[in-house]
Amino acid sequence: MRTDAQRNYAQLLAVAAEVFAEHGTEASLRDVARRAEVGIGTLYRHFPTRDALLQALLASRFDALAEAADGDDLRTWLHRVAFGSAAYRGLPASVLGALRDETSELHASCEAMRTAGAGLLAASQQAGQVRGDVTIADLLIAATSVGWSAEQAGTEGAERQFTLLMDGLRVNIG
Amino acid sequence: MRTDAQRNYAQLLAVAAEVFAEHGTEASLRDVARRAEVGIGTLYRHFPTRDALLQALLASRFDALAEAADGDDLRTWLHRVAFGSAAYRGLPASVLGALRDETSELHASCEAMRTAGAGLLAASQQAGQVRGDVTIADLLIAATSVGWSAEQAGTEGAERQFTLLMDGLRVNIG
DNA sequence: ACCTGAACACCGTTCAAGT
DNA sequence: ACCTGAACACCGTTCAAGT
Repeated sequence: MRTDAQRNYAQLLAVAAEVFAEHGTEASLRDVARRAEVGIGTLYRHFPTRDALLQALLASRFDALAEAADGDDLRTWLHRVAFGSAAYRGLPASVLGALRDETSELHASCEAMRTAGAGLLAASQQAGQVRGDVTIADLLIAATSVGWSAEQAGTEGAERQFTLLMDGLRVNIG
Repeated sequence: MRTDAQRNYAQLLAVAAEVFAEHGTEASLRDVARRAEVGIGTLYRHFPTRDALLQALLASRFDALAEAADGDDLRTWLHRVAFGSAAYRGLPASVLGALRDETSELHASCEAMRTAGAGLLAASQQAGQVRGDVTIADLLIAATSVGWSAEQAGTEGAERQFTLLMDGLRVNIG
């Protein structure tokens, strides 16, 4: 990659993170290009779709979560997933989307994170702390849901929802 | 209201329900006006904002939920709230928004539905079936969250999340 | 190789002109 | 009273022209 292209790529990514934080994942891409001081065509050359841009931003997030699993307990890790996914308005939907889309370029990062979480879950289940019929998919849906609530209803409500979720995982039914 | 105005109002509402069902709550309002065979200015005259249109659609929904509480048990009613709010993409956010916005013209309908739900909750708590520290606000956040999951991850995952939620309500901790 | 911006087809919203 | 659509300022996306 040419050095100017490299600069533009990095700049676009940094600016996109800012703009999405301000206006959500539906923010104007033209605005991103403007603030990055780059022609709109350059944005499209590097990121052919809005999803491509979002995925580039999500990748590092997933990697960080995969790493964090080594050291967190299940509750701490799920909390990270939930409230981390609420970084931009609309992000929880993208996170869940990436988890479900197997054709995504992100799928490797997704899988790493998912298996890391599955490890924490299995340990908690073996220790008898979490009901046995819950899957990692269940937990990721529940956690991103809490992220959505944080966006919509504020942190307090979402924290209560998270606590309710964690308490609920302890029942032994299934 | 003039009879042509009345016709237009009703037509716009009916078409909006269709278009939102197809394309979500962010669907093109111009498209709504076109399909309703009405000038775009007429749409804006009847519904000055997209939210006004959404609110008109939500009102009957809330009223129906308030009525349904008389006859449902808590689980059935919450299921209705959760999956009913997933009727259009983006609707769970509007439902939660309407519940939180006290200045909304919808607030009367909201309150009616909320108190109806609160009655079901209180009964379940007195019967010892639901933990005592859960509030109706908690349940409405949780239920609309499930609606969001249904949009994002499909019905199966959302149903599992709903079951997990209902099971979790039975723990006696608080 | 890469960058640029004009061009196209849309959109939300307003408001003068009509009946 | 109400309806209409042109007008404005935006947007996403593509692609010929430039370096």
